[in-house]
Amino acid sequence: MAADPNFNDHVFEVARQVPVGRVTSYGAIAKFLGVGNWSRKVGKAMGLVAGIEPYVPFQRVVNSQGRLTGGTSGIEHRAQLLAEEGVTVIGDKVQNFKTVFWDPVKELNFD
DNA sequence: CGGTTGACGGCCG
DNA sequence: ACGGCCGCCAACC
Repeated sequence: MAADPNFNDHVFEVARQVPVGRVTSYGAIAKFLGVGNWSRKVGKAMGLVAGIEPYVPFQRVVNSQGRLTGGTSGIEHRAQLLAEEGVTVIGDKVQNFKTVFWDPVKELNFD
């Protein structure tokens, strides 16, 4: 399956469904979209979120370790945004990740 | 809990 | 077409 132009949009849409004070992982989103091994592509997609609308809470999307990735750029920014939402982040890692983790596959339902 | 290793798949030069 | 590079993940130590 090659690069689906709609894939990014799906990623963004799922990211928007993440409740405040919660986070999800690249793999969880990829899995939800039915492409569990495209997790990297999800990460790439998040890199394009800057400036698009509606706003995509990319700060709520981390890796499976609850770690904010993307080099060192913007991590502090994301950490602060999460902190304001009630998610404690120390350094580049989400504290109590297991509790704040939000899995779209299990918790996201369609109206 | 943190650091490392192996593997999968797509992407860029 | 080819080789090297990832904003990953799971398993291991």
